[in-house]
Order: sequence, then C-alpha cells, then structure tokens
Amino acid sequence: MLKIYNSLTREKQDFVPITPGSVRMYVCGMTVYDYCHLGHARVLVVFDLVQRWLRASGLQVCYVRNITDIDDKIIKRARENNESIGELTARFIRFMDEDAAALGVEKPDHEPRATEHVPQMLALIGQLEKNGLAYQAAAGDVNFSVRKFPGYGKLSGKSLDDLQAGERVDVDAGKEDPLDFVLWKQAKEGEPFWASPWGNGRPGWHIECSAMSSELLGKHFDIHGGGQDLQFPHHENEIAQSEGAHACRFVNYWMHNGFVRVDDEKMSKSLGNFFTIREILKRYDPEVLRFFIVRAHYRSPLNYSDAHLDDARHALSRLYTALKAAQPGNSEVDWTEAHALRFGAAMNDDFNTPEACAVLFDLAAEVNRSKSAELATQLRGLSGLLGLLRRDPQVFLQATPSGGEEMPAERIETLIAARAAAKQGRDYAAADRIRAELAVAGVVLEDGVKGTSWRRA
RNA sequence: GGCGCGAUAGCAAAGCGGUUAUGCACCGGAUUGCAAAUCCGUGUAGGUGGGUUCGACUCCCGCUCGCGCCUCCA
Repeated sequence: MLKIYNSLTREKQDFVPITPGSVRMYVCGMTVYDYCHLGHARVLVVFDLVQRWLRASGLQVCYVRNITDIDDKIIKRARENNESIGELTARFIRFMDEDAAALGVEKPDHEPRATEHVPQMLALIGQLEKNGLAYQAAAGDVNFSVRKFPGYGKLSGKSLDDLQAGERVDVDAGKEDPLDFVLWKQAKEGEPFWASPWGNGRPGWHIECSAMSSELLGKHFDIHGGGQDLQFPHHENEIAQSEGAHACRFVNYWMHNGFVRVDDEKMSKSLGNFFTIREILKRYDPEVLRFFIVRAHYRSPLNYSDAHLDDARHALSRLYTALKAAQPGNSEVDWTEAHALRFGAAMNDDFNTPEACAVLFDLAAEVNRSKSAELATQLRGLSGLLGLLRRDPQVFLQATPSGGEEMPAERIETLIAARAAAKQGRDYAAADRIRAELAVAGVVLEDGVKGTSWRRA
C-alpha cells in the first residue's frame, strides 16, 4: 500500500485514488523566461519519479505539468531582449524540454500553457464573481476576497489574522483586504492583453492552475505537487479559487518537494545563487545529476556542491560496474525476489528513494559476488524504475562530460595496444609508463582475463 | 513577530524502541607482474539537558543552533 505525505494534513496517509486504478496528478511547472536551474531540475525529477512509481504500481496515470508563458517577468524580459513574448517563451520551452530529456524525465501527458487557456480562466473568474468571492477594484483589477473564503490558510497553516500582523504584506489601496490576490490584471499601456468582461487585461498567476487543472483533470483530482515555496501563497490561492468556484473538494494529496541549497541557503533566482542545469551538464553526466537528486528524499533539503556531485558519480559508477561484470537479461522485474520486495516497500513509503538506492547497492554487491544474471537483471530493472542504469555500462563509464577535452577513445585504445605489446615482452616498466600517461589523462585501466578495459576516473 | 521543518559517524544520507542501513573517503587482508575493479574484515554515529521504559539515535518536554514560508520564486 502506497503511503504519501500529505502537506495538507502533515502526515503520511494511505493513497486511495478517487477512481480505483487511476490517478490524476497536476504539478506546477516552469515560468519560461530563463534557463532552468537545479531547483527546477529537482521538481522535474521528483515528480517524474512519482509518476513512474505510480505507473509501475499498475495505476493508470494522467500527469499534467503546466507552463506559465505569460507573466510580469516574461513581459519584462521580452522587452529587455527586444523580442516578442512568443519568441522568448518558445525558446525557453525548448531549452526546458532539452534539459528535462537529458535528465531522463518522461514527458507529462499534458503540458498546458496559460496563454492557451484564457477563456477557461475567465469562466472561472466569472463563477467566483457570481459566488461573491471576487470583486473588481477601482483600478480595474479583479481580486479574490480571501476573507469570504472559509478555510483560507488550511494548506500553509497560516491564519489570516497572523498574516495581517506580518510586516511584509503589500499595501494596495484597491484591495478590500491587503491579502486579497489578483485574478485578472488590468492591462497597462503597451502590455499584452485579452478582452474580458472586466476590460482588457491578463490573468493573475494563480488562476491559470485552477483553470487548467479542472479543464484537464476535473474539479476534484488526486495529487497536486510543486516546490515547497509554492505552498504559500500559490497553492493556498489555488485551493481558494477552485473550491470557491466549484464548491467541492479540489485536491486529495498535496506534495511539496524540498529546496536545493547552496551553502545551506535556498537556491533561488532572487538570491542569485543558482546554477542552471545546462551549466552543470557541461561538467557532469546528466545521469549523475539525476542520481544526485534521486538519492536524497524528495522532502529533504538537498545541498549542492561539486564534491557532492563527484560523490554521486563514484556511487553511480559502482552500480554500473556491477552491471558490467554480469550479463543482465531483458526480462521484467521479479517482484517476488527479496531485493524487489524491499525496493517496493521503500517506494511505497512516501517514495523513499534513498532507501530504494540502498537496496540497489546491496543488490550490486550481491551481483558482484554471485555474477548472477538474474540478480543483474533485477538490478537493471529496479534501477530503471528510477530512470537510472538505462545505458550500456561501458558507455557510462567511458563517457566524457559534454564539452570536455579528454583524451579521445581511439588514442586510448592505441596506447592500450602498445601497453599490451610491452606486457607481452615483459617490459613492465614501459607498460607502467603507459598506464601512468593515461592516468594523467584521467583514464583508469583495468586488466582482466578478457584483456584490458578502461574507464574515465 | 507569526507559522513550520530539521540537527545521525570525515562527507553525504535512510530506517528503526533492543539485532549490519547505504554510498564516498579511510584502515587491514585476499586478488594482481604492479595497479584498478571486486571480495572479506575492522573502525568511526545520532546537538544539548531532563523524562517515559527492563532498554531510546528512535517516544515526550525544555534548551541551543540551523533552515524555510509569511514578497516573485521549483
């Protein structure tokens, strides 16, 4: 039985889908005006893991991850770049797709874009107005009236009065309450706009997720995910909008992944301490980055550093080395086998991927001892469920990070042949010189019964 | 100020009221022409002060420290 930690109740709960046998899941995706950073990589990978495990558990999954392609920052950036919003967002959507693909993230079933769902948003705003939860302020913005929605704050554990007491709340004269949030923004001069019953304007940020989730998944669905920083106000506001408009429960299970940190501080665009995915991939294999994310629990903070990625790379090499030494078959995972049972139990315990990884390492040790093809098959099969160990071990072990200036494989092979000749003639000094030369180039030789193989250190 | 999360060995990171987490690094041994990889073995833990218990890293309370949200952010 799968258990999921529900942010709404703050406890692990048995996962019971609304419709037996199928799951509907919505995850807040990217605002596309810049390259994805490591924090984005984490959401992509974490919910890819969730999605994979749900499917592996035999559930039919409808996974939706939205794309925010209209907002203040996009408008600002397009203006700075002197290009159209469409050009800007198309480019960064492409980059996002490339990054996600590199990390082994499977495509969601739907990737709705905000700009393609404005009519649905307007309908939702209309319904909120009809229900007495929305009002148009003097300046033209349409706001959501948080005081009129009972239960506002239930997801983030905040009370409206505590929020009022805070010092960081915007003061906007047009709002009836400072905490009211905007559903529809009145267009200013030179800004893109859509026509609406409330005048020309564009959607507020939160409304798109309420509109697109109900469009694709219905008014009530199973799982809603996103980064921890979206819990408040974004997800709180989504609940207010969706439940306020539809008068029924919105989401059963809320999942929030922990932050990526740098030097124990949140990695974020505002702090400017972020690393983009493609920057990292110039120096590390994408699978290493994926493994780095997979081996931490999704709710824990994850500290980024080169040392940690180096560590992840060495650990992943151990798994691939075990695979290389055996001959895994192509059959499916045998779920009656001991390691698979442990793996399944770990994943069912709120997606405990660190524990699942520990099982993989135990399995690898077992494979190394026994050279069992069956266990090697299990190792590859279980790892595959995490999106790992999909490549030929040789390819991984000999891979160079993109843009690297390592010694080419042909040159390495030539040197290995020369060394073999030297060894044949018992000239071990010459053989060791060649090994040393390769070692300097970051190449490690491994003499075996079937000859010499090599890998990058 | 309000709300919440965390503190595990050299580093990273899990489970668990009593029995080996796991990975990297380190040490000893096997293996090797020498290595590497692998195997065998050893060691290194759970912030601090109390409490509950036959027994606590694991449950409860206090304290200290760190982090997050309360403002756009995955």
